[in-house]
Amino acid sequence: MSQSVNTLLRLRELILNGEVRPGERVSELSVSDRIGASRTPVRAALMRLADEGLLESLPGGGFAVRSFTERDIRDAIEVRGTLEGLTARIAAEHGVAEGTLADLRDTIARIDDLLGDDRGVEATFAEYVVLNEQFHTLLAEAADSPILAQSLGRAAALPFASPSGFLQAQSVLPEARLILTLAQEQHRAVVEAIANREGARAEALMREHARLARRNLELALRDRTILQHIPGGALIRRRQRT
Amino acid sequence: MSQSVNTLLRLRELILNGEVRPGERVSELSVSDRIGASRTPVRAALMRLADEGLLESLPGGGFAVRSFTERDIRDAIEVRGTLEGLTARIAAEHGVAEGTLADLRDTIARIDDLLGDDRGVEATFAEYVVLNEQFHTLLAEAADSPILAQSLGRAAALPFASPSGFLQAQSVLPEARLILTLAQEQHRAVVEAIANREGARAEALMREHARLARRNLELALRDRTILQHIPGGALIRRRQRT
DNA sequence: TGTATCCTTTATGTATACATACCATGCAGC
DNA sequence: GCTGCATGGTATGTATACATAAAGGATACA
Repeated sequence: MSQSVNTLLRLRELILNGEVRPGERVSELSVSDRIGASRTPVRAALMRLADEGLLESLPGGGFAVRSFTERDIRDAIEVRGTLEGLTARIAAEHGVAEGTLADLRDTIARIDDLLGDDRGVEATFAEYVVLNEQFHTLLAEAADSPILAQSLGRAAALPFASPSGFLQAQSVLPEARLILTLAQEQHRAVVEAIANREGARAEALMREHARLARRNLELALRDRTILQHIPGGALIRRRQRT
Repeated sequence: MSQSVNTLLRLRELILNGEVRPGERVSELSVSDRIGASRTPVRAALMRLADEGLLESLPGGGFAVRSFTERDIRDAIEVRGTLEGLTARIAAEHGVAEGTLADLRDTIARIDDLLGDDRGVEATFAEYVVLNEQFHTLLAEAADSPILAQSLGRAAALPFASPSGFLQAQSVLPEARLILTLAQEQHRAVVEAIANREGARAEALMREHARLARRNLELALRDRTILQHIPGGALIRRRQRT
């Protein structure tokens, strides 16, 4: 593995783990010392992470870990949901290969199996996160649009905008299973709308799906909890210490 | 001006001018020789342009000028229009300072003046492009959302997705004046919807505005014309040689 | 004691040297 | 004549040296 990629991955992990705090300056040299690469690949990684939105470039040069407000998080969901709505509509309008539809339906079916699993939601949750991520990835591929994939990829790169992030957040809610089932119904409806070439309906359903994610965030925020990055770019709810 | 910025601007211009053709490989050394900077700032510029979408990174390393299909262009309009719709909605929902509304209305009024100008559309077109760009910029600022601005900025960075690009394209259409007037009505309606805190209506109007841009593109494509980059990231229609 | 200035330190920006990998070309052998 | 291997050139990846600018601290003067 190249030093650039290695540095990128490790530095991203450090940020998401909170080992470098929001607002904190990230100098090339400090990363260079910590990771063990020279300044050149470190610089590449810093620029890349700034593009992703995890770092912000300072006026005088250099970078700092970006801090996000609740408003930012809400907006990130809106953006992602809106673009996923467009993705669904374009997929429906252009038509999707039968194989892709089969993959989507298969993913949904495997989630159904997981929901019926004896072990319960908590035990199977990690698998659910992977499968859900797969569903969203398949949907993005179904639209078969590099331009859209680029925009959506950037929007989803924000840690709290990813499905896995929100599913993690949902996992500890009492009504987790209900929410997962609701999401399943939405997934199913979107796929059928795409199969039936109903663009407007597919878009509306996908945006409704995003509204669910937003509602869950509202719950998490209202319940006196704090949001914290965890590895993989997800969020967890944790009761705030008094 | 730093070498990095200088290299970025000049290289972007070279690409938009078509002096390096789509698909052509852009090596660090060739740019370094051409611009006069060392490989380090050139590399930074290349990575940046790849993020923008003007270059694509090759599997074996290095970069090439990205080529866009008609489908890509259509999708870019959709993405931009969709995100601008979200921008309008968020601005309406959160409320906009009276000063910003005044700025928006003032921009519209100045465009009205231009439309009533004796010199005609052709002569005043350059000013119109600037003012229209300003309108869209003000709208993005009105939403006051860094996250949304980031996504929208990326989507609008694609040369043919910018309002100026499409206005250039519209300029040579027979019905240019009609289209400009229609856009004015849409601009006005969006601003009033935002002022009245009608989020859904603001979003719908903005998306309709994007539909106009798309329709103009369809006209350009159907009329056996080719699309070509010109400096400033715009498109021009030019009758295809037989 | 406070403020201003200068110096030192540390950061980034830049250039370049070096290593490595890939591709193309040429030569030799079959 | 074709194929395979070797060699060279050119590309990127990486490391590092050097320049410059900004920030912080210390010292001197008011």
